Amino acid sequence: MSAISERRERERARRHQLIITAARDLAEAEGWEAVTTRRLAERVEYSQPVLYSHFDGKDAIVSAVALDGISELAAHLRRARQAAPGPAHALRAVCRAYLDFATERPVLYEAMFVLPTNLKFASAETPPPLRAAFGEFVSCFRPDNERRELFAEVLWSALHGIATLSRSGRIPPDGQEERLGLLITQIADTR
Amino acid sequence: MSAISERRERERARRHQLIITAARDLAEAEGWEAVTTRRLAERVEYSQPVLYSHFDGKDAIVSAVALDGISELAAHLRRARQAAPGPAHALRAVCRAYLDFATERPVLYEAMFVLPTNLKFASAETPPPLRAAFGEFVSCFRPDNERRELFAEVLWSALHGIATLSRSGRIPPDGQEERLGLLITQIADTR
DNA sequence: CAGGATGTCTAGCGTTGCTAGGGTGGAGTG
DNA sequence: CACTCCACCCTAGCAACGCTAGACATCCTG
Repeated sequence: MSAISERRERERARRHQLIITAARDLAEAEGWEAVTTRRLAERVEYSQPVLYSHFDGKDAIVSAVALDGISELAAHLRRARQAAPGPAHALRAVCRAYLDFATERPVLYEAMFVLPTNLKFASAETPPPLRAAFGEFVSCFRPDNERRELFAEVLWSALHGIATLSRSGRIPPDGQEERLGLLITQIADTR
Repeated sequence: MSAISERRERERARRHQLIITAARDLAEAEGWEAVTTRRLAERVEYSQPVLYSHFDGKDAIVSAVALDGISELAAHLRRARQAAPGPAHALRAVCRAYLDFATERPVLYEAMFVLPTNLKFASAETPPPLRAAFGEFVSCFRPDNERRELFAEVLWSALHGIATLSRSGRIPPDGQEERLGLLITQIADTR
């Protein structure tokens, strides 16, 4: 492997990331339906086929954006949990952080948890960021709770439902705080 | 209004419903991405523009299917609730019925609560079937519970999250029974 | 029976995701 | 230094998409 091919590999990796961030920027500016391979190619200043030399197709690009987003979410939840004054408050802090994330980055959230992606959840080859994010929910529950994972699944499901139903206007956009409060009180004591 | 124009109106209404059921059948057989205006037109044995004389566009057709589905869901939930041996058991019965519906008719469920539609939820002009379906959740809670609607929103959100996350493989497909059990126990006593 | 309205179809526009095939320029070799 | 070759990228195009304009036929009305 000569220095030249190494340089090319670096440039290629650079362009790979450029495509991902361009897709994300475009989606956050105009929504995922505006992210077409043509517009994306124009943004990165290459022709369409270049995209296909990096990704298997549009879904793979969305998946890459989603994975980045999940990493950010995991870090976001982690910060919230660690900033909480104690384990009892961590549950609420993490839940609020989750809903805030979904509200402030709705398009990113959509890629992560609504659109079809290639990401393998809950399996042997689940990428670390996914594990980390889910792990933050698990960490909200007592270590001696033998059903922590189950609690985490249901908690996550409830938050996801609240986020998506309010985002799509199927439940009123306001009232999130009350829903969060109710959810917490129903779970907190049996944490 | 002559008898002739009445007959035409009947035929037109008949064809209207034919389009809706054809769209639903096609979607349930091959998924919503297979429901194209061309294939749909072929199924109903009319040309594409005919679809547009009945509906404003593809979204409107999906919305019509969704509305039918919500009517069926409301009836399904209602039957489950009334068949329960008492109000205390109604909660579990309705929740199980909801998850069963989502599992057995995933494509219909997708149109109802995932895909973008024209349906107005939670507003003044909300269609009766939507109110009826949501009302079934409200009816699971004690009449003297002043926050019944809030409870219903959170319960629905949790069920919706469980249904969609498991459907898309983001939580394991099995374990639904345990999730349902946990959800019920967290809510039942403060019903 | 002519005239008009109603209804439906053919044809086509602009856009989509994706790909085949040609051309160019730099890397390696004699 | 010249030549070959290969890796890279672009132009051009395919089939399919949602949707629509305009021509054609069919039926009711005066």
